[in-house]
Amino acid sequence: MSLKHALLGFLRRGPQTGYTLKNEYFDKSVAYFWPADQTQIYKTLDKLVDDGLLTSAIQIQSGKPNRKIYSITKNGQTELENWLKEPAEPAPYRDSLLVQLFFSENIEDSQVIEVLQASHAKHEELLAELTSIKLPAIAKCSNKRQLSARLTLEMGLKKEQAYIDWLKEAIAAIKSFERKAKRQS
Amino acid sequence: MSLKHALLGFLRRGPQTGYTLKNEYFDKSVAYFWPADQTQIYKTLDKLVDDGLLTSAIQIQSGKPNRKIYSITKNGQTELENWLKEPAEPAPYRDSLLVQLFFSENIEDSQVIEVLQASHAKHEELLAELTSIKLPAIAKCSNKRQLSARLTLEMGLKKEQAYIDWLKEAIAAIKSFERKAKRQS
DNA sequence: GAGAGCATGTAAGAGGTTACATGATTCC
DNA sequence: GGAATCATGTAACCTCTTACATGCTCTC
Repeated sequence: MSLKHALLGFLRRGPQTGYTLKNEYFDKSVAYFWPADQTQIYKTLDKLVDDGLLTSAIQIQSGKPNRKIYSITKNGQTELENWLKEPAEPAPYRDSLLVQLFFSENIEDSQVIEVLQASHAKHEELLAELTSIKLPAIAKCSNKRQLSARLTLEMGLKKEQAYIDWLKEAIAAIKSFERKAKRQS
Repeated sequence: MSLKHALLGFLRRGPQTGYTLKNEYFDKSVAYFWPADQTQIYKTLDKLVDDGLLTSAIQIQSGKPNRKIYSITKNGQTELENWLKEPAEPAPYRDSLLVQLFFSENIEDSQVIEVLQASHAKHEELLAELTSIKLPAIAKCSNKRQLSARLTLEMGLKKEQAYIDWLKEAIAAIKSFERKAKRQS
């Protein structure tokens, strides 16, 4: 379970609340390769406390809701370190767009292309978002934290670029097949 | 839910049993972009019957267990067609290897590299599997079913290749960072 | 005699999503 | 006056995985 370990990973850097973990940490960095929603983060934090990997303390605030601050325990740190060294299976890949394309034989070409183009637009947006993230280039990273952040971002860029390239190719292939079919009819 | 629609998609081509759907159809084609295990396929087929999108009939066999043959209904066909035309959100991406890399700052380089190399080996295997699938090239496809199968396979190849390229880059970057750090100490 | 293939199923649980609730403060 | 921010939580649900069970036949 990676959510668990991502939480341990962030808390290894210092105590923090669920709210901040979600809005500042997850959504602004790992969300690209491990999105997590609020409910699940809170639930998992509770579980980690139950398991003795975290402790929590309440910080009273006036005017604002109280905060619940989580800290990693010794056990939490060993658990994290062990997990980080474990070779894992490749991530299962699930992409409904490919399912749609795979079974599209009875759908009109124009409609298939519309679906692909909608996806193209969304992936361009994603790519733009990732491109706007400013991190030092690989060769300019001055510590390991920076380097690994850069490398994961690099994967994001590569993946989106490959996806977009493929979408263009697919759209072109369908159009060209359509033209070929028309000539023959 | 794509599993549901993948099942409808296959059954749209003709009646079939859960067993065959799993072993011949899923595992040999869509598994790459929509893996599904046996239990879930059976459960989903049941649900589709409940919802009136499929019907089932039992075929008695001697010597072998009886088979339950599912057929798509009119409602099932419309449901499938509508779904195929619906633009969808980009697939959420979850990759625990990136989580591991992202939080690896306190792990020794050699161990991080081991994890990456293990992943590299697995992805080479995956790529080899996909490469062994024989399908006509894009320009040689003679019908839409072939073309869409080819295009989804093309995505698989592209994705695995990009992943492998990235892994090599990441490994090289970590090694080079390590050398730089040593020179400075 | 062991194991693979055929074929369907139950039960339990992990992981993730959706919808909703609370209540003060700050900003337009 | 309405929306956004801060901050935590409950309940119900969907999807997917793991472990296990049955029982006959065919092949090595």
